[in-house]
Amino acid sequence: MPATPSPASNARAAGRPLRWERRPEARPAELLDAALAVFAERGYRNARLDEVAEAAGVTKGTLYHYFATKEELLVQVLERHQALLFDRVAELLREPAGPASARLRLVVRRGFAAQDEARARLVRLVVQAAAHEVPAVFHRWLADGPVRAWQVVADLVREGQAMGEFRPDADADVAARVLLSGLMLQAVWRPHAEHVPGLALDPDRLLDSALDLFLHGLRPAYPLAPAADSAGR
Amino acid sequence: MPATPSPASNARAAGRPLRWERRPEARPAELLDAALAVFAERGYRNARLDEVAEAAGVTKGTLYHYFATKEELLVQVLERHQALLFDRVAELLREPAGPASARLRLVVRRGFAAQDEARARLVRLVVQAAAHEVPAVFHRWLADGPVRAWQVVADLVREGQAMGEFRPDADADVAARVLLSGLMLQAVWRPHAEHVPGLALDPDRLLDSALDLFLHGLRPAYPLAPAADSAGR
Amino acid sequence: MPATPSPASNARAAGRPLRWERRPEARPAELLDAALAVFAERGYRNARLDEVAEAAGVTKGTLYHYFATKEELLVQVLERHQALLFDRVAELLREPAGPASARLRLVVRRGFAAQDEARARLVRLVVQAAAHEVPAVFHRWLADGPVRAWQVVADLVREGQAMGEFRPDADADVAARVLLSGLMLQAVWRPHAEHVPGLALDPDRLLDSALDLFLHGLRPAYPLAPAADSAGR
Amino acid sequence: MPATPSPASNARAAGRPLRWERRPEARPAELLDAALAVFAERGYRNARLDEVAEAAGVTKGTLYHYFATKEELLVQVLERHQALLFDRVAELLREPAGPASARLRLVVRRGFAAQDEARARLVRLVVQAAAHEVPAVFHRWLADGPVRAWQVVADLVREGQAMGEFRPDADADVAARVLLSGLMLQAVWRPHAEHVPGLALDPDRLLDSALDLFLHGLRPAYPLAPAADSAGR
DNA sequence: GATGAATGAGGGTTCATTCAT
DNA sequence: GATGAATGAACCCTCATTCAT
Repeated sequence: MPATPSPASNARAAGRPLRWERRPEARPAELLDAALAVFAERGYRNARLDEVAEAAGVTKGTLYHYFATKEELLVQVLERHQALLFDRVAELLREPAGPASARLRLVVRRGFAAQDEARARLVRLVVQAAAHEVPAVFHRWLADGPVRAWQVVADLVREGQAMGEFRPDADADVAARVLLSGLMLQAVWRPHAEHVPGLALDPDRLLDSALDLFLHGLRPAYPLAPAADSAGR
Repeated sequence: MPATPSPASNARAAGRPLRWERRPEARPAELLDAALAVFAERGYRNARLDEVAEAAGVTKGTLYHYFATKEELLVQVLERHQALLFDRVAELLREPAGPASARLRLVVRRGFAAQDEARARLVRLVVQAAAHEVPAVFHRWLADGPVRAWQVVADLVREGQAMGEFRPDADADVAARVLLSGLMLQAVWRPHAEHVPGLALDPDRLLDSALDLFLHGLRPAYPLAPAADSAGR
Repeated sequence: MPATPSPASNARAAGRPLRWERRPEARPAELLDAALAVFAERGYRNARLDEVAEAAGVTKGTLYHYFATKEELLVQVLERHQALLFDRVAELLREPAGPASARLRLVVRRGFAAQDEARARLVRLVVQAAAHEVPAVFHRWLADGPVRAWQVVADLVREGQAMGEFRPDADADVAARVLLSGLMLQAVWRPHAEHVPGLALDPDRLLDSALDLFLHGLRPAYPLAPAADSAGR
Repeated sequence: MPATPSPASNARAAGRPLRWERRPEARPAELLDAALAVFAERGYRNARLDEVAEAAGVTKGTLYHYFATKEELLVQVLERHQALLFDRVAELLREPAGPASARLRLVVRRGFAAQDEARARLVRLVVQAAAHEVPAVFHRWLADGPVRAWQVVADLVREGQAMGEFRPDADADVAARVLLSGLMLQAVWRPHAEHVPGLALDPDRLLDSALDLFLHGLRPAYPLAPAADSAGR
């Protein structure tokens, strides 16, 4: 088995699906998923590579076939999900324009809030560990992630201001930051709801009410048209 | 940081060699301050007790006079600042009532935002480490800190709603959470501004604009009286 | 002590450098032997795990592959030799019956006294360390080892008494205890003979004379038959 | 109090008894008693000086007024009781001669077996710790204690042999060793009786029966005179 | 490729010892 | 003399990393 050239890579090149093999091409992704789960659950420093390996159904040595160090594993875990986010956001923004408020709802709801479990874990991991473990990656994550997200939202706000939909004296940047940061920290702390009385909150209500408040906050003091709907839900 | 000249430094200045100086009363607080600084700077797990000791000007063994374990040191660091916050908030709320918006500004600005460096470090430490290192303490911190803070603010919102100052359909709880969580996460990330383009933001502007947006969001859709000023800045 | 040339030494002889050799089957026993030697030589508390590891030709970390803690290592050292003793004794008792005196000689001589070096080390270790380090194990050792041994010997004495071979008023239990305890403590102290004038004593003489005295002590005051041989030396 | 010259030493020099002072002249002995108790209870290495100090009702620093090191403390604990034993034995032997068997009983019973609690602790401490902690002291203890004791007893046996009271072919040295070693190890293990089924044994029975067996073992095979009483109890 | 035994540096913890008060 | 805060060397234990199989 070790002597023959990898049939898997051949098959991959030929585009043939393989049943008879453990899909080695999927291994790195599986390892990253396992690592994300363990890192998020136990904390990066508390997580042992044995635990990651066990969660992935392999042994520790196998991890070193794919990742040079524990830190490299963390880096790739972080990068694995980073790209996905903004691909989707950019796509959302490509859609035909409507009222800024509608596009805001769409972007925030679908782009940032509709997180699968993997995304939620990633955010928790980054917020709670990355700053001290991989500061360079953390800084890049901040710049490519939250900062860009804030800018996207802030740009939408400014667009709405230009259109007269939002009051022109609102601070678009701060508004975007506080909204998205607030939602993010709430998401980070959500798993602790069962141990912290008063913490539990329905995620949909959080998102809806937060957007509602946000859009009300941007509404012109005395709207020219009775476009009350633009801020309501 | 110790402003008063210590007897030891006098002795040292006088040429007497000293292995150590005896300051049993001040020591625990000094050690906690040093621990907070090091933990916040390096992360709890990355911080070595040697570093903490060195930052406090003592040796590692001395730490064990006052704290049984590294974890106990963390616990006491967290508890040291926990109490302070709400004493101040409770005091603020005791002041004569005014418009809900004014009291909101006061509480948020003076109670939660006006953080000295020690408080900021503590928040960073808690957010980034406590959940995985001392979950029980973390849960208590959440319950006694943020959750109570949200409730205080939400109660003020409801008070304003009852008085007709705020629109009755706003979600007071969500509003409080998102505002305070957003401000908190922004504070946690502030030190990284020099490494992350687009992250820097004047704290005063953040606070002012966030409050402005928040109060605008709570304003009645069509205020009966032209009380525009209540939400203005 | 490993008589068979190991694959590693072959490799080393062949010029291949080896950081370590893989011998998963033999390792635990080797480590226990090394631990017994070091513990007996230096005392459990004085023995450093580095010393044990060095004696076993491995590094400290390897010990932790097989034993969770230093104490667990001690426990397993003690248990390793515990079983052997009584298997042999039970076997000896299965042999065809003869005079009780003959069986006593056989059991004491072959069962308890004929100790290899490992057994002698173990006894020294138990007597000098176990009581304070692992009291529970020590108590079990006492119950499963010495106490059972005394009972075996006492039963043989009672058997001889029933047969009229020994005087019926002798205290079988005390006799067994004093004989075996005395031999044991002499064995524990034997290694110090070179530093303590007057301590040296030939082990065979010790055993022979002790048995002789013991059997004389059990002899009936005025044997009915001139069965002098039954208690002869 | 610290400035005035010690009234206690004055008083001591004057032979006056003192009630009004903590009898500093008794301190070292008190400390040694406390150390013996703690060392015997916890084991020398497991015992912390804090524990010894607490047991003595002083603080750790005080121990260092009287004893340079922990080891020195152990040494003096061992030496404190060493002298007492043989003073008493020598005294016993000075008494008018009687049958060797009677003198043997007396010496063994009063000299070695009638141990107060302090003596029993000391034996446990020596047997279980001294060999590894202070080998030189241990060797001296062996030479001055057990070895001399065996010789005293063996000499009595030889005396009895010379008088025709004991059979001449008995091995006096071995007899003495096994008897005294056996009694000693039984004494060392006695405190564990409550945790080890089958270990409990009345000390008086142990001593009486052991002496009985011992003297029976020395009895001539066919005593010329019906001196049966010499071996009876 | 996969395994897991072996490594060894790192760091938390203990505690005998020192010494200013 | 007595105290106990402070020291620092020693040592157990962890776990990321290596590498023979």
